[in-house]
Amino acid sequence: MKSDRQPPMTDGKQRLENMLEALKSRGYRITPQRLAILKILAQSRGHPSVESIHKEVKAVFPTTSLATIYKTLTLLKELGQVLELGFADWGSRYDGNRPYPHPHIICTKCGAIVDPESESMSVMTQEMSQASGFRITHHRLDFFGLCPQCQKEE
Amino acid sequence: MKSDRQPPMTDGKQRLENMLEALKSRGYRITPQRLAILKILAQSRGHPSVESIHKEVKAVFPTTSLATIYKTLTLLKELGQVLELGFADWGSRYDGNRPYPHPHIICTKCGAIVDPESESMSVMTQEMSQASGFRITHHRLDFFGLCPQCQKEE
DNA sequence: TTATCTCTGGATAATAATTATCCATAACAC
DNA sequence: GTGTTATGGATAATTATTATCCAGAGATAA
Repeated sequence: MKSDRQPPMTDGKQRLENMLEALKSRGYRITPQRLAILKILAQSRGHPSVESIHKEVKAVFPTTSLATIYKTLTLLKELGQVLELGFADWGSRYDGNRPYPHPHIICTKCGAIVDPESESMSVMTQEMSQASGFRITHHRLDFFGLCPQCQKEE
Repeated sequence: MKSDRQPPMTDGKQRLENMLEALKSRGYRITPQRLAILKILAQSRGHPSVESIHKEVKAVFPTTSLATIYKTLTLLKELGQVLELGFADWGSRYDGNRPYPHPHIICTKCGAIVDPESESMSVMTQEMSQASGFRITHHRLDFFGLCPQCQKEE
């Protein structure tokens, strides 16, 4: 598990503004550490782990604690500004670009995570809701396999 | 999180036979503890947790260790005889009736998990594979919301 | 600018699900 | 039955995440 490769991208600058606004408007302080974390989340086209965020932030603020990363991520989750991809076996990965449910494709060899385009989920959600009687609030869709790079290296 | 409710059902007896055969044919021993676990998995229309399986088995073999449950589940996973639904926050749940990828609907209040009917995933998998270049091996699709029962109790 | 008050960061301990270890014993082939 | 070896049980270890505690930074108003 090393790197992420990713195709398009939403506007990272805009996302940073949104995140900052979400914090400010609710009275949360914009500290240097938080700002650093927000930037990483807003810019990254990959889906960083807690560890990788921590490493990046420490490059600028060497005393930064892991707890600070967790606290900020928890806060952003509550504000709906980041999507958490929790895995039972490896640690969680985070998506700050598209903080709403959407499909992911995950390479089981290198850990790369990419966001494919898709519109069919809303239709499917409708069907599921009708068939089951559940009031569906969100979903999670992951595809697993080998990315093109790892296929070559086989 | 208390109970599971479930509609149809595959043939539990047949599933038990399949599981037993999978173990025997590869030289694994059929111990009383294993048999008890297999029966629970094959019959349960819900999606039992490690704890609930442990509790059930202990009713018959009081000295059964949690480790035994984990070992057997790991073995069955390797043999493709059980589907593990791992969650990052709560513990894992297991599906012994349909040990292949399929959608689940999960009640975020009571923890019930049901299996809706669905055929559309194979088509979607095709699309994903073509769009991303990944060689997709499996997937995971969860819908979250409130089950009919928990909606009433709101 | 300074005083005040509260939020936040850092260090560390605690938690909880799962996995690893070790050895006596039960399962199965012969 | 007997011998070989996988398995079960008890328990320690692991690992990601959360909780705790307090000094100090950030905001606010005078």
